[in-house]
Amino acid sequence: MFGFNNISLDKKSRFSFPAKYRDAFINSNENQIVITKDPQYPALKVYLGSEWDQISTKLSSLQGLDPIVRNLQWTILGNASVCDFEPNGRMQVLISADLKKYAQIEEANRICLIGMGNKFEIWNQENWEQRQTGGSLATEILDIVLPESIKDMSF
Amino acid sequence: MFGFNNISLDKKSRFSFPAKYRDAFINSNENQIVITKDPQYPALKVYLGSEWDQISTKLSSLQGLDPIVRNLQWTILGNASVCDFEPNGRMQVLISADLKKYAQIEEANRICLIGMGNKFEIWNQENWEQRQTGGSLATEILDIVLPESIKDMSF
DNA sequence: ATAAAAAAGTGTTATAAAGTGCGTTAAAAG
DNA sequence: CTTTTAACGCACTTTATAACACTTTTTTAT
Repeated sequence: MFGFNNISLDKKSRFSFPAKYRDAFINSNENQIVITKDPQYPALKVYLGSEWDQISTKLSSLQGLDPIVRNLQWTILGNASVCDFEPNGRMQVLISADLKKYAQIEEANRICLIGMGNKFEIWNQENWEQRQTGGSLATEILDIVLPESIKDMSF
Repeated sequence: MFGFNNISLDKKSRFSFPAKYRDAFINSNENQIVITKDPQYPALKVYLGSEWDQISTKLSSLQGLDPIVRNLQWTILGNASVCDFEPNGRMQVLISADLKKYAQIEEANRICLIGMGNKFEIWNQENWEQRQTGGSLATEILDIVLPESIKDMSF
């Protein structure tokens, strides 16, 4: 599931996945979608239920007394919103107020949904454009030194 | 059970778990919840009864002559509050005055309840926001050198 | 030690806000 | 022109919370 989509949020902050992804969702047999914070950028990550199960299981088993691990657990697990999802229906999902705030899409009713294969990203349009044209964002967190336990994970 | 929740305490310091977690509680067949201190941060940990049984059994069996282990035992075991819990009812839990004080939520009637998979954390809102935006808190204890016996435990 | 008062804890109800479902209209694609 | 898709609007349902009443426990004073 790839590609860029500019889509709208309704008054209750819901959006629908574009119809072109329907077959893929049906084939992967998903009935849950998980939205959470991106740990590096002011953006959201959208995982399929099965993918999320793997990531969350791994991440929550790590040693939480390590501050970097704890931070990742907070960000990724502690902000995850699990949504029921019907591949045969409207494929509609709600974005919570907190997540909207984090991705700076509080005011806007338009978002960018970026298909990255087995996951999606959600961006505020301006942030996305800046990022794509090489500009850097104030809230970026770079140079994280990762502990061994998570070096092999990809979020 | 994941995600961020900003919820209110009533005048008697009770809160209800958000309804979205009801199914998970019912499925895991829990009728007890344990609240205790977080050993590193001014926050509280909330465990399911079954999870608590495992953690407390393991932790209390460790060699208490090691000062770090002893401290963890004091903090986690010595402050645990076991609460009856009805997954089919109001899913309501009382926070004791001691625990409120520890998490600095004495005055407030709002708390942050963070779902971290098989456990929750409870934070004073300001502390949580500081932590999430990179600020550090006075009462933090970092750089704990863990004895072998607990390196594989996650609290 | 006992009774009264205060505090702490439990349970119920009412209401506003948040979330959900679904039909209709508008826009885009074939 | 027909069909599909996206966006919008509205009604309904669920949820969160504040207010209230009642019970139990603890404290205080006699």
